Amino acid sequence: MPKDTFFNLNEEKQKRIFEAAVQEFSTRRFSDASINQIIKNAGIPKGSFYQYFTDKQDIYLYMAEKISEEIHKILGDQEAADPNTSFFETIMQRAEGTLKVGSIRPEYTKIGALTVIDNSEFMLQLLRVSNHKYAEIIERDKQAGLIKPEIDSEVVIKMMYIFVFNEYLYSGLDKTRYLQKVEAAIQILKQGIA
Amino acid sequence: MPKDTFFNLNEEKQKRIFEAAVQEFSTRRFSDASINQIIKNAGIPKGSFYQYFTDKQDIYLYMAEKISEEIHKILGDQEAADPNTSFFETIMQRAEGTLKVGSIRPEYTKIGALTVIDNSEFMLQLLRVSNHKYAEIIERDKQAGLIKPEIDSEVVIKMMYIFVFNEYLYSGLDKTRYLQKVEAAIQILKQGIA
DNA sequence: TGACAATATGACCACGTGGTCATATGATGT
DNA sequence: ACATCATATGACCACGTGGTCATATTGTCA
Repeated sequence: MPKDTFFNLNEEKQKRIFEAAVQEFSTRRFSDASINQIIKNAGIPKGSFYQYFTDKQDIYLYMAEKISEEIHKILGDQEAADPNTSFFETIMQRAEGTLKVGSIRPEYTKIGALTVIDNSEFMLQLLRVSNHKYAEIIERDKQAGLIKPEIDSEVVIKMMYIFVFNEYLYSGLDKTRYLQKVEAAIQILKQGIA
Repeated sequence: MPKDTFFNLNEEKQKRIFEAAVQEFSTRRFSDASINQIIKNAGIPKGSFYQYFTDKQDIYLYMAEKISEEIHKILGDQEAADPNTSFFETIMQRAEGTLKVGSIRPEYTKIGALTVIDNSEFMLQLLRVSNHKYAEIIERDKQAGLIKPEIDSEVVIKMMYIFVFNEYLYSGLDKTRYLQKVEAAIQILKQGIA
């Protein structure tokens, strides 16, 4: 959590700092990102940064939180948590959501992709939280008879999750390609390749 | 390619430097690895390093080449290129090979895993080469009717390749778990989960 | 022995990092 | 007008990085 001094700043300055963080964390993965770069982008002195945040994790988490809020606004009803959405649908919705967010704020999806790629302890922890949600969905699908009960959900999530984000990095701006690849991956997961 | 001065060194010193590189590159991914650390491990002065190698890539490629030779020796007949080995068998063999190599020289497999995780341009290039081999195998399997012809091989490789190495990092020393997970992944690929 | 080339060496450079701290500035209440 | 307190600021620190270079050491051949 940023310190009080940060929240006492006027909106404009808070925004500037937030954007500077987005700029940096969407370019380099967390462990490579540089505070010096952030303050340069934001146009604030070094000392001020530490007046506002305790360290790199602090500003990262703040940024992530704000982004998360914004994404929920962008996606709105589209992701309205229908408790009956299957794993496959969830993944597909997620990919479409990624594209939608990406068309408005491409940096946000880049941040997501870099998170998956990074393998620092801090990032792994964040990933575990989100993986947990998918595990629940898969379990529910097993109950519903949509997914074979003997399937190892951990494996499925890893194969899919890593893929979806990695592919986004490679596909870049080519949206059609991206959706095609994700769809192909889902099809493979569903039916197998043999 | 290392310079002549390196190959003029006596075996013992060459070995020491090689081991120092292994030690470093098995601990940190390429972009994070430090030349300073390597020379410290090897017990050679900074100047000497640049007398032997042009830069970090130079020593990395040299090390990779030597490791590759050694692995071929370790695996020997086990990987005797039977041109009829299917994609699934290849992956499984590969996983078993990884374990075998890992039990003798765990550092080598760690280097492999870190390579996959790194996403620097240099590393991506190396990956492309190895991916190409898998693509060929899949195409052959399609011809043989083992794999559905409409499958996007690129997607399959990505899902599998990333998974196999990533899982190795997580499973750590637990060999049984590793083989189980890989087998589960193959099963999923084969039959699908729906 | 002397001369010359190959090699060894570590001090040094410029740069970048995360983080600290003494001081300057500005706002607020008396 | 004054004192107090929150905030702003950038010089500075210790450390790490990749890379260079003048000098010292060694080996080789005449």
